[in-house]
Amino acid sequence: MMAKKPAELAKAIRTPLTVDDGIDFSMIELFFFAYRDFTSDPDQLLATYGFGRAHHRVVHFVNRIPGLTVAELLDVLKITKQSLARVLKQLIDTGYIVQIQGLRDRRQRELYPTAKGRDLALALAAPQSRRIANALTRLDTQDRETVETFLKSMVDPDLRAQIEQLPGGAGNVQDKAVAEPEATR
Amino acid sequence: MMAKKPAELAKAIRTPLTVDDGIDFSMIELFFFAYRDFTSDPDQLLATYGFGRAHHRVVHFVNRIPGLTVAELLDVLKITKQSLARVLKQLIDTGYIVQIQGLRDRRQRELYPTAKGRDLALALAAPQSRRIANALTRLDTQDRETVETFLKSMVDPDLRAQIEQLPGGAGNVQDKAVAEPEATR
DNA sequence: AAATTTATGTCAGCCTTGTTGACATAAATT
DNA sequence: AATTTATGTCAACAAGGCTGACATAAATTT
Repeated sequence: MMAKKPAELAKAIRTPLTVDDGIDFSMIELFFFAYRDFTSDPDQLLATYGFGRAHHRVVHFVNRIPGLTVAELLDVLKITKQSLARVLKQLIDTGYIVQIQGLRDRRQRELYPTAKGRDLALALAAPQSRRIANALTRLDTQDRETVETFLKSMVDPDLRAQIEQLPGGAGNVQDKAVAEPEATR
Repeated sequence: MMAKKPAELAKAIRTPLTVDDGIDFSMIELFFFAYRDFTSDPDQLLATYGFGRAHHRVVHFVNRIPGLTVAELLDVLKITKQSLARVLKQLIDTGYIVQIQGLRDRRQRELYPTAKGRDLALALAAPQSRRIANALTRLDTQDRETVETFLKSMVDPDLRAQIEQLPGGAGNVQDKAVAEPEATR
């Protein structure tokens, strides 16, 4: 196993990559570890329900945008309908989400949370919100805006539109104008 | 298939969850979308190599901590050795990483990048670093510290130790002092 | 009215990346 | 000499992505 033909050994580099290589490793790693722990609380809770992260995302957005259609949800999540179908079916079968046939277009299925689904969404979001609030206590009030601006700038410009439409959301960082009221019927 | 029994419909909730429910949805969603796009650049690049995110993480940390052992890498990544084995074997077979038998303990396998592995790590990190730099241009210089403090506070306290050990990394946040550039040692 | 497109659902199979359990080997430690 | 440790490996399984193909109902176009 060990026997390596010395001939085929590529030379090992023994010096670490650092910020001197022109890369902001410090921030890259902070972002990686921060997100990993950010997802760990809901992950643990989900496991007790027999659900995974995919279920979390669906429950989250259906609660944030009740009545969105399957196609709209696919667009937010950027996954295929076959992928969505599996978790969505489970959530419907177990009573967390209901589908209602669209009024203006009866082909569409509008997705709504049930009371059970609402409770789950809140339970999943609570520890994440707590973690964020705790991290913000170390900062000045105006620093919250700094963090928001940073995170928002990390998002691809063309995808920022989606975020702005979310209710009571982070709205616009640069111009404080409000998003136009979606006729959520 | 389509036929819905009205009787079995749990009641649909039509109002969205908002910040009024006591949850910081704005930040939760910003963090979600920011991280999603943060990983999208390297993901695309990895696909051209036939690699995935798992390979990225291994290449990253082997380049940041050359000579770390398999056990140490497992501890950083928090995965099982069987999971690691698959991707590590591929990276070794394709010449991105080499193993060298430990000197003080010959059971250990120290992991090092090759020149090829170093190049890959840099290529993967470059777009992420660029994205971060771009996001930071919207902020004052001192705001960088705000963002660092925030991200670091998002990490579980007991896991923060790992971060501090990384070379040229984000030093200590709590003792705000700090981070004196490079005069150290 | 007929043909086509759209929104959704579903079947089948594949891939990556995580998991557990069991077992093997070499080297270090007791 | 016996045990423990670091690593590797085989086998099986699961979640959650993916693609391709096909079905149905409803809307839209011709």
